[in-house]
Amino acid sequence: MVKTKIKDPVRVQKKQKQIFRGAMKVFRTKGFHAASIREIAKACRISLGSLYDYIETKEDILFLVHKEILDQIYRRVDESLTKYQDPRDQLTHVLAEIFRLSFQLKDEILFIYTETKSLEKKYLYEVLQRESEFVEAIEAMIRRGVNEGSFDSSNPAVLANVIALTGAIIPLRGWNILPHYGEKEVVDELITIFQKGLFVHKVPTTCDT
Amino acid sequence: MVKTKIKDPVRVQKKQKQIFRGAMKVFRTKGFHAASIREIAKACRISLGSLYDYIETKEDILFLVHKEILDQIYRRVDESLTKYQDPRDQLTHVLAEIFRLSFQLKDEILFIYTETKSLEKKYLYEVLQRESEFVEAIEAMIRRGVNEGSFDSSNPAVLANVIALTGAIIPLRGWNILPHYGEKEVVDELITIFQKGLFVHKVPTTCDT
Amino acid sequence: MVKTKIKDPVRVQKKQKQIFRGAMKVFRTKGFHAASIREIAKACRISLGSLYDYIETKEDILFLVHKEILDQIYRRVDESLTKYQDPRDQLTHVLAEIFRLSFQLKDEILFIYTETKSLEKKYLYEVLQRESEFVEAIEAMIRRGVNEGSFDSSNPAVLANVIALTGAIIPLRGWNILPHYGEKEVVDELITIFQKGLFVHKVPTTCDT
Amino acid sequence: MVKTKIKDPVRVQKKQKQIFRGAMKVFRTKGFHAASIREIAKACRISLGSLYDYIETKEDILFLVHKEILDQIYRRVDESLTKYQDPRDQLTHVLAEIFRLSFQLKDEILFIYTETKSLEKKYLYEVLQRESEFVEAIEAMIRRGVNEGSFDSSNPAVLANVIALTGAIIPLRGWNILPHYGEKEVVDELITIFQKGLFVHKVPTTCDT
DNA sequence: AATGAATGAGAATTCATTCAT
DNA sequence: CATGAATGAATTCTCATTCAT
Repeated sequence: MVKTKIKDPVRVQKKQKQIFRGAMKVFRTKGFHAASIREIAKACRISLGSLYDYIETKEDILFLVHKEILDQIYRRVDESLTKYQDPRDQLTHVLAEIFRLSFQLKDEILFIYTETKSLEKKYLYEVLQRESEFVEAIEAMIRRGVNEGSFDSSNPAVLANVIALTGAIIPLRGWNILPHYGEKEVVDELITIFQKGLFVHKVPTTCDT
Repeated sequence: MVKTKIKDPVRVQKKQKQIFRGAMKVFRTKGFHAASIREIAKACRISLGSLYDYIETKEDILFLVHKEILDQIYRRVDESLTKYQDPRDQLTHVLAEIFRLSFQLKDEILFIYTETKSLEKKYLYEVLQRESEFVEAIEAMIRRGVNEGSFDSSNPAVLANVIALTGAIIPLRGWNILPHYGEKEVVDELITIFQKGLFVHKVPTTCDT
Repeated sequence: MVKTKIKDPVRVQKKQKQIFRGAMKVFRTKGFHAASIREIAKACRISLGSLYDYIETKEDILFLVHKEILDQIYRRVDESLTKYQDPRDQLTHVLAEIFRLSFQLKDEILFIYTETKSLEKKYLYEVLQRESEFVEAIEAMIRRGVNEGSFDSSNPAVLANVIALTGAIIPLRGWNILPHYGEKEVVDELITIFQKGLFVHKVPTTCDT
Repeated sequence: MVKTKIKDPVRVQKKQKQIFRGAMKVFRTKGFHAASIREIAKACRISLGSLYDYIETKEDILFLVHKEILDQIYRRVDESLTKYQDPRDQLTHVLAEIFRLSFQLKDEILFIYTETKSLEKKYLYEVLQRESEFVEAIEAMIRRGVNEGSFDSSNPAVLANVIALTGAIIPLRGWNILPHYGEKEVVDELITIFQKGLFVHKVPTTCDT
């Protein structure tokens, strides 16, 4: 996707990973705009000129970083999705994975949320496309649960977006949560909230008899 | 809070509002970093030199904008909070207000979420302090409902943060929602989600007898 | 000399003294270029607008300060010159006065030596003219001593310039002298140097007989 | 001493000389403050960006110029100092060298005297340190003459400072000398003044018998 | 393929001066 | 006469990008 001057694709992939790691190191503390290409090159341990053999624009780095982070997230959530069959189990474990990622990739997710706006159009489209597919997967999971009678949701698409958004709760609101509550406590609480909001209540059901 | 060279406080207040409006107009499309002071001054219809009579640094503008936006949000949510006594009514209307604001102040809230990181320390502290109080008010509302037996929540603080975060759902995920769903529909759905997650279910109670 | 908008000459004189004092306070630490008109106005306790009623340009202040400082110096040296008749006494006391001024007006003389270059032409001419007259007075004193047989100098004009320059030794080289030697010690040493360089040695004379 | 972004030290040295020459060309007429970096870059025939690869601050240029000028002066005076053994010869030739430099490096020395005050602390310290050593060398020369019975001085340190200061007589007072007297005439006169002030008079000695 | 020196457009900020009140 | 708000040209410095080696 990113145009390079170098032919060998293996070398390109290796270097792009190197660039991701170096860039992320700088972005973590300074954000995208405040980070200079010089700094990034130094953090990557690549010379300035060589860096430009693997990218064309500073924004290419921004895209590279986006891609790498989203890959990590989606890969792990996809694994959770395919691991369980029962909708309730599936939901519980997917939520758990999403919320744990909120803690583990705090800086990375924050970066995505604050810097996606700086992506130029062609990249933005691709990133949003992938994120869209991610949310659709969650939505599909909910719909399955509804169809099987396990879940109760009038608008799975909106709910899926709330869940995805809540996956950014630690990056975006950790300053107000982390001083008071631990990871396990928070993850459990978040899971409970969405379970309560989704699960069909069996008690009334039995009661009806 | 922002140091100015101008002595007349009335004039200062008037101009700062003018600066807020002009700056926001530019920030909306370019974000904070990409907006140049020259552009901002032009959008404010203030000369560059005069602008610097009312601020000391570009970051002062960032703070001014934060303050103005947060004022608007908090004022409206506070009104909702004091309008109703019954916890269920109160919750419903506060959520409604928060989620409607998500639509109405889409750009402003997005700005807050993406640019707060650029605030320098002294300003960041003040902004987070106010936001913290805002979330505490929501938390207190939940606790009252729990005490009165209307709500069921094991960790009102985390839940309050989820609610606050969801107030940014349109700014942050509108691209994935607005093409498919309208304001009323979304607001109702969001309210329902949190009601389900909070309200004590009376049916089981009567059933128990 | 400096053009003002104000008519009353008494008021003008009073204010210009005020301006000198305020300006000097700022110049002492920052020099002429680094001092802003705003700062100077504040130090003078005059409003910015009012300051500009008594001057036309920042350089007018520079000239005002020059004039005031040179007035002080020349007045005191002139007093010494007219106090004594005998060339040797006269020389001794004039030198004493010049070198004591080097200590007492350290900052002011330094200012003159470092900032005269910033004066615009019309003012520069006037300042150099006065300085020239001052040196001529010293030169005349030396010539009188030579004519009377007390002094021995082949080029009184150059010597007078050396003396005038040495009057700036503390401002210009105090950093290398003041940590080691006190005022009296230095003044006495300087007087001795120029006495030795000037006085006709009587011993050989009597010896010749 | 000046931090650069360029790695090749040979190139750095070459360019710094180039910067010195260009900067001095501008400083000569405008002084340090009034000279803009853009002007300096142009005079150096270096692009603005490239100039900043060799310096970090405008003040770095000030230091570079100081260093270069002082190097020239000290080198030449040191040569004179080591050339002669007899204190009287040594004094005469060192004075001659110093006073000739006063003519030849008129603008450079004037620059040093008027702009050293603008050096930031770390550089000021280094410059004064070197100047201090220079004066100490003169002082040591005087002391040797005193010990050998050739000179008569009660405070060689103060005298050394007067000599050093007189080395700036043309830069600082040339406007009052050059219109009337030529280089040779002035240098001879200055030498004579300090010889008379220092040399032990042999006539009285023999006379005493 | 890799290096790092060179470029100049553009950024934030300051400041002497004017002018309406 | 006095005040202080307004102006915009000019300043220092940064940085993405190119290019010769």
